[in-house]
Amino acid sequence: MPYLLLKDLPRYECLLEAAKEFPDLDPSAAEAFLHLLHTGDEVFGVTDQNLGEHDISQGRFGVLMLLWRGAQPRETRLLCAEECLPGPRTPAELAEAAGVTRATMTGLVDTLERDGFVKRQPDPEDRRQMSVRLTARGEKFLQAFLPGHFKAIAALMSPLSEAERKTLVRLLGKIQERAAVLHHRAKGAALAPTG
Amino acid sequence: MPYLLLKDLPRYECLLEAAKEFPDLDPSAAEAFLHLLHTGDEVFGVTDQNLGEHDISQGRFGVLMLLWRGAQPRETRLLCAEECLPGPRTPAELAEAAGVTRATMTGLVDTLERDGFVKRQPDPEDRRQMSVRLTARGEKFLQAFLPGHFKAIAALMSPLSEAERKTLVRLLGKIQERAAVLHHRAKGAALAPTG
DNA sequence: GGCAGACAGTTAGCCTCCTAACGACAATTG
DNA sequence: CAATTGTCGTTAGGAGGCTAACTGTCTGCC
Repeated sequence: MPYLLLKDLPRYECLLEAAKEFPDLDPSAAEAFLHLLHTGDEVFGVTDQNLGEHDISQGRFGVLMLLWRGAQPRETRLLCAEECLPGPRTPAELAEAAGVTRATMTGLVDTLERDGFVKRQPDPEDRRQMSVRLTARGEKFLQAFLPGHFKAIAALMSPLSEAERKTLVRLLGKIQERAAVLHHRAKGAALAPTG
Repeated sequence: MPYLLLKDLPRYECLLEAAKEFPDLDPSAAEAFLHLLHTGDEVFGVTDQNLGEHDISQGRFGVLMLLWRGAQPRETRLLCAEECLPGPRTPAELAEAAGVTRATMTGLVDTLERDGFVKRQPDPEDRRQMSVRLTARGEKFLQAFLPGHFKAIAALMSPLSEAERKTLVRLLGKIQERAAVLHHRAKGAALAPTG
C-alpha cells in the first residue's frame, strides 16, 4: 500500500473547527478529498492482496495486461485505445502507456523476464530498440488470474447500484478533468513562471 | 505517483466486449474501479506536486500533521480522533496512526530529524520508548505550507457542488466499508483457510 | 529475586518508483 | 559524407514502502 494515509479520517466537525483558523480550508472539499484518497487506497489494497497471492505486483500486472492486449485477437482485447492498434511492444511504448519512466520499465521487464512471463528480443530494424513479448507462461498466468481479479472488482463494487456507479464515474470524471488542468498548469508554471 | 496505472482507461465498449469472454467481468464495476484508482492517482499527483515544491514527501507530511495535532490547542486541532487525545508521540503510535509499519516510521523520522523538522528524545519513564516532537522549524513549515495545500484541495473539488460532494462521500463510504470487509476476510482466510 | 514473554525501536535486505547520466544507434542537416 | 541532435535501453543512486530478525527494556508470574 503506497500512500501514507491516516487510518482514521478526521471527523467533519473537526474540519469545521480547523476552518476557523485556516480560511483556505474548505471542509466539504477536504472531506471529499480525504475520502477519495482513503477509498482508493483501500481498494488498491484489496487488489494488491489478490495479486500478492500470485506473487505478482501491480506494476508487473500492468505490463502483462499491456502486452496481452496485442497478443489477443481484436474482439477480445481489454485495452483498445484509439483504433485498437497492436499493443505497445518496446519498453519505451510500454512505459508511456503505463505512465512510468523508461528506467522503471527496464526494472519491471527485468523481473518479468527473470520469472519467465516475458521475453526480450532485439529489433532487427532498429538496433536501439527491443521487442518485448508475452511468453506462453505469461499468457497462461493471465488466463488463470483474471477471473479471480474480475470477481474481486465486482465484489468491491457490489454495494453500489448501476445508477450509483454511473453517478460515481460522473463525479470522479469531473475531478479528474480538474486535476489534469491543475497538473498541467503547475508544470507549465514551472517552466514559465511569469506567463 | 505510486501506482502503475494506465494513462488511457479502456472504453466502456471494450469492457463490454471483454465481458463476453470473461463472464466474471462486470463492466460497470470495472469502469467504476478503474476511474476510482485513476482519479485517486491524479488527485494524489496534484498534492504531491505541491509537496514536492517544498521538498517534502507525502509520508513526511503525514507525520508532521500527526505531530502537529498534539502541539496545537484543542480547538484548532485538525486531527482529533476519539476525544481529542494528545496526538501520538512515540514512533509506534505514529506508525499505527499513519498506517505504516514501525520500521517505515523509523525511516521517516530519520529523514525528518535530519532535515530539522522533528526531534527525538528518550522517554525517561520507559527507556524502550522515544518521544518525537515537532521543532519550531517543523511548525513554521506547516503554518506556511497548509494554506496553499488547502487551496489546492479546494480547487480540486471546485467542480463539485456541495450536494455532489456529499453524494461522492456517501458512495465512497459504501466501497470503503466493503473493501474493509474483503481485506479482513482475506487476511483471516490466510490464517485459517478451512474455517 | 529471577526468568519467560511481550513490546519499542532499529537494522538488514528486498521491491518499486524516481532522476540523471551514459553508450549505442538513428535521423537530420550542413 | 560528417557532425549534430535526438532516441532507446540501461545503469547508478536515492527515497519510501515491506518483512524478518535483533537488541534492549519492561511486565508478570513463580
